[in-house]
Amino acid sequence: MTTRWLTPKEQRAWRAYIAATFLVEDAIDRQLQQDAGMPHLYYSILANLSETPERRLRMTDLAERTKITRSRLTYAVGRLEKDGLIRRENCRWDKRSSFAVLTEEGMEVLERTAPGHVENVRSLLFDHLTEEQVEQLEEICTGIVQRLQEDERPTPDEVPWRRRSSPSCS
Amino acid sequence: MTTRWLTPKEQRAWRAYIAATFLVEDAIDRQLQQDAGMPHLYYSILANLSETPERRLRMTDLAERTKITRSRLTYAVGRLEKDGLIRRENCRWDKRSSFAVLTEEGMEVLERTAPGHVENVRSLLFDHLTEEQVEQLEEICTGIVQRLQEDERPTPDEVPWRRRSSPSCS
DNA sequence: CACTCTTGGTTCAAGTTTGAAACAAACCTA
DNA sequence: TAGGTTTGTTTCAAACTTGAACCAAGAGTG
Repeated sequence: MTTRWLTPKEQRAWRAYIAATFLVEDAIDRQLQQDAGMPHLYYSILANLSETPERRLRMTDLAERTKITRSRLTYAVGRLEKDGLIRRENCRWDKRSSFAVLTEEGMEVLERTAPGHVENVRSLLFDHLTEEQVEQLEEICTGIVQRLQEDERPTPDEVPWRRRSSPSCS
Repeated sequence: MTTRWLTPKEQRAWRAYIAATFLVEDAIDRQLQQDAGMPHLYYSILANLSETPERRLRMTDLAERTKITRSRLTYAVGRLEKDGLIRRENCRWDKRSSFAVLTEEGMEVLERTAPGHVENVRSLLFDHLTEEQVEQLEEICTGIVQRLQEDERPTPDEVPWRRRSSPSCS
């Protein structure tokens, strides 16, 4: 099978995509490291917890939400726990599972730093996009995510997939 | 000044964006680690060199192209050199500068692994996007990149910005 | 020329990520 | 219920990234 190389148009898109994602992640990381003392991923972990009814999530669910490996999460939660922003609790029903729980202090850090973060996201992205572009971006990205998740999902039928909607900006 | 939170639409876009970029980078990294024994960034370094007339680039220029810090690049080139895929050469005119040069072996690795990589990029991204979406994606991303680069550029007037076009997929 | 500033690059320690391996607790299933 | 598989999580070493500090070589200036 002979390779289907990228068309020039696709190449431009791919390169721009790579450059943009690198630069954005970098800018986000730097700002959060400055103002919250943690990289974006760690902030997202706190944010995800905060959006949950009890501000707690099983490790696996948290990993699923943040799109990272469990091992990476273990480390991250370890650090956040050391910082006092998260507490671990183990599940009474399933003794394998453990929960990450957002502490009061963690919530405070989040509330204190969220405005700066949102402002940054705006100035990096949304302040320069038209309404249509925001929609386009969402559509493109959700498409990608869906396909990528399908691959690894238990395949056909499945538990009535429990999805919750969520506020705020991770 | 009261925070301008993200609208629900913007939030959805932001979350989808984060999820997509994480998942894509991950998938790309895994495939390249498998088939080329290196993460995406390292592959990009080789790719960038290969697109250059003499297959060589000053460290700083290479860092600029790949959007990473010089220190990160130093490390990466160190490893690629150890692997024999890159050779360093120093510049005769400016004794501070050094070049990274793609070796013959490096070129071979690139040629051997490029098809698989492109196929992967296609299946992750382009096979599922319409022509319009490819254009939209490019437009959105180049916009972001331009703004982010302007900030750090020497500002007003500037050397007649030497940009070269380039083939292939990094 | 001396002085200062900038530029190109590396170094180093501390922090993070990766991926495979290890464990233990649930879950089958004959 | 014993035996085997899956699931939830951690561990560990090796690899990678970060950012500040450093060093040397060019540039600009009086």
